[in-house]
Order: sequence, then C-alpha cells, then structure tokens
Amino acid sequence: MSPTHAPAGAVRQGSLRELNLALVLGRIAAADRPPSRADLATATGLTRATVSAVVEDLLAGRLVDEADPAPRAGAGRPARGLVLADQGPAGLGLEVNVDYLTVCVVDFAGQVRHRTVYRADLRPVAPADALARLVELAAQARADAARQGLTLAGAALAVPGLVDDTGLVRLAPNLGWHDVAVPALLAEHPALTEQVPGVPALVVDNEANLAALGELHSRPPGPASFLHISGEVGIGAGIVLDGALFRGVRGWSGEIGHLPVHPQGRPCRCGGRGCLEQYAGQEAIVAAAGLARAELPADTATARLAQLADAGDADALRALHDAGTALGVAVAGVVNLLDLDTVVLGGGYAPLAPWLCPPVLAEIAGRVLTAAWSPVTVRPSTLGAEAAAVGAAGSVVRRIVAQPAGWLTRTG
Amino acid sequence: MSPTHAPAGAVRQGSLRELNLALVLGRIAAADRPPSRADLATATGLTRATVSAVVEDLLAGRLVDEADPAPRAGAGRPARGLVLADQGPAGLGLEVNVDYLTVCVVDFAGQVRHRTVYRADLRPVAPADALARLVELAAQARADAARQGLTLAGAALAVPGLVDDTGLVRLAPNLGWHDVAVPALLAEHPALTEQVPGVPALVVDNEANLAALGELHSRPPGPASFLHISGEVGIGAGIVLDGALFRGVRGWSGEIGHLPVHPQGRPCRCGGRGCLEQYAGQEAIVAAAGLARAELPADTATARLAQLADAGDADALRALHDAGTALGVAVAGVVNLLDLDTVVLGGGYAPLAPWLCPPVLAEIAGRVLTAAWSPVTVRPSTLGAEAAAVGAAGSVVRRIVAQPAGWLTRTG
DNA sequence: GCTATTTGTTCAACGATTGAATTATTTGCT
DNA sequence: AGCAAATAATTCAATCGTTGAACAAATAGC
Repeated sequence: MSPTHAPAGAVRQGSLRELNLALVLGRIAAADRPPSRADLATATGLTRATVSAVVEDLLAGRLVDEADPAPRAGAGRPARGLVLADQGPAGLGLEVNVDYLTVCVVDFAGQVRHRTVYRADLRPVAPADALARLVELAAQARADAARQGLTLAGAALAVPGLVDDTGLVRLAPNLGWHDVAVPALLAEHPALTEQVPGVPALVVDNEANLAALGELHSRPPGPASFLHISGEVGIGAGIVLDGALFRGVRGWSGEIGHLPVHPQGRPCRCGGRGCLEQYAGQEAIVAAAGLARAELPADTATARLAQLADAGDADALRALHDAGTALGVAVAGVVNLLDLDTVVLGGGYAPLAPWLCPPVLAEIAGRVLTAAWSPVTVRPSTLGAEAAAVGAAGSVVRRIVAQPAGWLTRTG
Repeated sequence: MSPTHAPAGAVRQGSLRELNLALVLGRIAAADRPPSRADLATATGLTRATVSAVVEDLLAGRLVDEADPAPRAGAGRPARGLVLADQGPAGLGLEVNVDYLTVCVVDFAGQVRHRTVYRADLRPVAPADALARLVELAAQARADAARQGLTLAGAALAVPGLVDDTGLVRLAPNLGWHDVAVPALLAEHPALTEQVPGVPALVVDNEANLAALGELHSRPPGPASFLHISGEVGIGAGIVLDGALFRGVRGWSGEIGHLPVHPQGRPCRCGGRGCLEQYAGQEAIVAAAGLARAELPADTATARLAQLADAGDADALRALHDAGTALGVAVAGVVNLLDLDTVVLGGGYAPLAPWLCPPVLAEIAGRVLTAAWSPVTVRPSTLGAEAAAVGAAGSVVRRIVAQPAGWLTRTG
C-alpha cells in the first residue's frame, strides 16, 4: 500500500553506495540463514557484481564475516555465507527504573555479551547519584566488552518517563524525576563510548519505546507493525508501525496507561478519570488481589501474583481477569484505531500473560469491527525482564545496520 | 528523531535520477512561492548543475512550468520561478456516499477543475447501478477535462467502509454494501483514465483516509502528523503520521467510531458496548437534540443542528456539548497514544466545530498527560463537504509528484 | 557605462552500477 | 577417474548521473 518513499535528503553520487551498503547489510541482518552473495543479488535486485563490491566493503570494515558454507542440495560451487560480525561495533544499553539499574552490551549480531543488574530502590536516590552509579557499571561493561574484542559505538538509556529529543527527562513520575538533563549530568563523567559518525553518543528514550524496539529486532523478529505494552507501575506502550518505532510529534507517544476505560471512574494522578492505569496498573492488580503492597518489593509482586494464580487463588484470578478486561477495552480501541494484528505483553505483564490474554482477547473479539475477518494475536514478549536495556543496546547497533557508511569511513 | 530511511528496493544507477526527480518536484510542490533552480539547489543539497538537469527533464515532461520572474531585492540575474504545471496529468476523484455521488477532477497543481454532485439516496440502489451512474458522471468529467487540456492519469474512489487492498469493499454498513468487488464491476465499463506507469488505474479507499489526504495536501498544507475525523453517520478517522497516511496492517485503520467511551454503555451494532458512535454519531446527536430523524434528509441534519445551535436552542446546545465531550474522551485517548498536536474535524463535524471544539479541548486538557507542556490544536477542516472526493483526486496527482519517473518515461 | 551580484548552463572528470565474459568449485553421471 | 553440468563469485570495459569549476546571461547600483 504505502509506496517506496524517497530519502528525505538529496541523493548524491556517493549516496548510491551508502544506500546499497545499508540495503545489503539489512538483508544480511534480516535473513534466517547466512545468505550468499548470489542470494543477496536476487533478494535486492542488484547485480552480483555490485553485491560483491558492496560485500567487499563490509568485509573490509569488519561489519560482516564469512561463515562456513551452508549445506545446499544440487551441483555447483558452494556459496559462502555472510553473517553479521560478532567482533565489530557493539551497543551499550542502560536502564534506570524504580528498583534496579541495568547495563548490558549487545554485539553487532544482536547477542547479549554483557549484563549487569544492580537492585536498589532508586526513588530516594538523587538523579545525579543514580546516574553516577550507572556510569560505574557502564565503565565495567566497557572494560568487559574490550576484553571480548568489542568496541562500544554508542549508548542508549531507557527511562520510565517522558523524554524530549534533547535527552531531557521531563517527567518520570514513578521514579520521582522531574526535568533531569541527563546528557549534561553524564558529561561530567568519562565518555561511555567511542565517537562514531552517524551514531549519537547517547540517546535517552522511554523504556516502552526501547522495549518495543528490542522485540522488533529479536529472533525471530517481531512483525512489522505491533503494539508492545510494558506493564509496570505505569503502563506504557511502544508503537511499531511498518518496521519503525513511531515516537509521536514530540516523542511522547505510547501513553496507553491514560486511555480512559471508565470515563467517570477512579480519579488518576494525571488529572483524568478512569484511566487504564487505575485498573490494570501493577498497584491496582496487587491491591485487587488482596496483597498489601508494602509487603512486597515491586520486582517480586508480579512473580507472587503469578504464583498465586497458578495455585488457583480466587482473589488473584479475579484480579487478573478484571485487569485483563480493562486492558482489553483499551487494546480493542487501539486495534480499532490502528488496525494492528499483533499485541505483545511485555514488562510485568509477560509472566502474567496466561491469565491476561483470555480476557484481552475476549474484549477484542467483542469490540473490534474487523476481528471477524482476521484474528489479532496477543502474546507475551520474547525478551525477559530487561527488555528495555537490551532493546536500548540493540538500537545502537541497529542504527549502524541502517547507516553503515559512518562506521566504515571511521575505520577508513 | 527518525533518521532518513533507505528506499525499500535496490538503488540502481537510474534510481538516482528517479529519486532526485521526486526530490526536486516535491520541493516545488511544497514551496510557498515559485522557487528558482538556485533555491532548489540550496534547499535540496544538490548542485545547481544537477538541479538544472533534473528541471529540464521535468519541463520536457510538462510536469513543471516556468512562471513569471518573482520580484526579488538586490542585484543579479533574475530568477525564473518554477511551478507545477496546470496542463499536465490530472486526477479523477470519485465518491459514493449514503446520499450523494461526487466526481471531481484535480489538476497537477492541486486546483479543482471539475466537480459534479449527484444527490440521491443510494441505500436502496444496487452497487452495480450506483457505480454505473458514477461511470456516467466520470465520462462527462473526462470530456470536460480533455476540453481543458488535462489528461486523467488515474482515479481514486472514496467509500464509507472497509476496503481491502484489492479494491474489495468488505463492508460499508451505512450504504448497505457487503463484499462489493468494485474493480470487477468497473471493468465492464469503458476505462475512466489513461494507463500511466506507476499510477494504478483505480484505487478504492476509505473516505476518511482520502479526506485526511486532502487535508494534508490542501493549501496551506496540513501538519506532518494529525488526526482527521470524519463525522458522518459513522465516525471514521484518517491518521497521518510523518506526512504519510497510516492505513494499518490490512488497510482498516481509523475506526475511531468504535473506541469505547462508556464501556458498559449502549450496545453498538459492532457488537461492543458504549462505542463513540453511539454518543457522537450523527444519529445520536440528532436524537439527543430532539429532532426526529425521519424529518430530515441526512445531508441537511448537520446544517439544521448548526442553525439551531446558532439560535441558542438549549436542546441542540446540550446535545452538541455531550457529543463533544464523548468525542473528547476518545480524542484524548488517541492523543495520549500517538502524541499528536493537531486534530481536524471534518465531514459533518466541520460546520459543528464551533460547538464541538470547546468540550473536546476540555477533555484533552483534563486527560492528556502532556497537554500542560504543549497545546493540542482542534480545528475544522479547510476543505468542504466533498473533501473525500477532492482528496481522492489529489492522491492521484500526489502519487505522480512522489514518483514522476513513470509519467516522464510514458511521454518520453 | 562599469562593477558587483546572482542565475543558469556547459563540460571534462569521477564514482558507482551494469552486463557479459571468465574463473572457481562442487555434484552427478559414466 | 574423468567429464559435463551447475552454481558462485570475480573481472573489466561501457554507461549513466552527479560533481565542481568555469563561463555566459541578466540585472541593480553607482
């Protein structure tokens, strides 16, 4: 339906090679099995000669490696498979959340090569101190990456809140942050990564957005368009449309937690009434299940809920069913609006998916006009609890996959 | 935020010129005043030599004309302005709706050059007969276009319902259509337009989508991202994101009429409960205002409502306020989800905007988390009642603007 | 009438892709 | 073993579009 869009800028002579580098590299990244040059030629529509030239550049820049010949039936010279290099540029993923800090490193091929989780209640900690601790963990990660032959090409930080495009955290309510200028605070510390043309040193983004990107680039890759819902204390969503994250006009899309599900219902801290968060947020579910919130650290609440539900606890089952119904009302609205066919439950919702999915699907079936013609899939996230950090690190290497020219000219 | 995306396909040698033709032509189309070749060079980043070569192609293909020299201060050789040609390819826009058929022709520069409206209640008419009547009107339009030196390069048909990508109308509830294969039915008639490479002979799409496209390409152009709500008997929305219409996975996005605003409220014909359509649809407003529906043809209902409200009729004012509040609840949800800063009220809502906007804005202010930082604009559509038909015709010429190579090789 | 200034064109050079021919390497068959 | 068929990958002259500098065109200001 949507035609090929021209690049925004001018198409210069050199852009040709730049674009074809990205095209070929993207195919290699998306392929199930290591493709040969001939495979790439037929897949992209380029000639074999051009593919060979492009691949030579990629090999010289160490973004791609030749793999063992893939077994193939029939006669003919065996192909040499091409895979993303596991020794090249890597991404540093950072996450600040209510009760933990996470740092991870993802290599160019998408493998997690380093992971650190530091558990602590971050709410009483000043933003500068939390970031300082994060920098320490990042320095260790960088050293570990260097030991493995990896070069950190950029970093991305996931925050549970609203971030503008300068990296300013306007509001992270559950964390208690307000107008925190992350890049300025980090500038006082030694650089986390190397400087690579085309790769910003640090990107700050919403955790729901980065978790959705993680899902998109996981193996097997997510569909081109889907909604990824991160159910934590707040409820955020990452919206992936046609293979790209949609961030909204100001970068604040995905506030699904404040979709009204009972317009005259419980007041919400956002000022509205009956927001989804009041019925399907972590605190609401825990309260409905009869668990005193103070007894449980936030990070074990969902585990405890899953345990109770698994054991057949009636209160827990009812709480999950009600939460799933509220979530389903909101999700049905989104599906009606955007015509998506896949909804991924991530974050705290992932372990609760067995109990949440049925009521969500029921609401979809009842409310979505087009559900009769084609079904909507609702499934848990394939990534674990630290999806946002992994997605953050992955977004760094993905940017190089999308624009390899910057990295190649760097190594010249 | 979102980086330049590479074209989906291979970038061949010839693609270079193809892409730059589109780039330069797009700049000419978007410019306020006729730009010179030098303006285009600085705006696009291409060299003046390349721009001259590209413009020469466009002039030879009669997609662009040279305009009178625009007045300019200072010394130097006067520039020759470039404008979209008004004699080149034109688009044919068609619309089938509950109580009228419309045909219009829009030239390459975006001007409406022909318009016919045929008023009749189409609900009792068989789809094939309605389309046959439409073809008659289209033939007259084609003859009129030919008299004006225009060539119809393609056609687009707006339908108030769900359309798949083959042109099959799966469901148009208010029209009573069900699984109508429009292209097959039209194939029996003489061709409406010429065959142009890269321009499909006929596109069938939802009226809300095409009306949104019309708004996007109107003068002055709409913002890059906005929501266009068509309030007719049903309520549909066209979603424009980053300058492109988002159609959803199957092309069925925009069903905002079935967003739940009172989850346990009135049952809706979609099977759900409390859908927006039950509170802000045309029939709901008319009923709430105490007007018997049978008294009024559908096309005068909104005019009558506006008249009453203007006169201070209490029932009408209350009905509009309630409808606006319901609409605001749904719109607030969409704005929270997509982070849009502009909402356009079109179709039947446009004349009612003075009374609908205040409650919509009130709900947005109360429910949208980010409303405090940056305001959301809610305004009526700039196009008139036949926005969908004009948008349909405009979408044809816009496709040529985006991909001029097809047209040029045709005349080549 | 002269100069500065800006617009637009011309032209040799360059870079990337192209397509055909060539080389490389294996399977299957006799 | 040996040979033909088949597939993979490379080489190379030709081609196409962009590039950048030089040049021609046209005007305002002095």
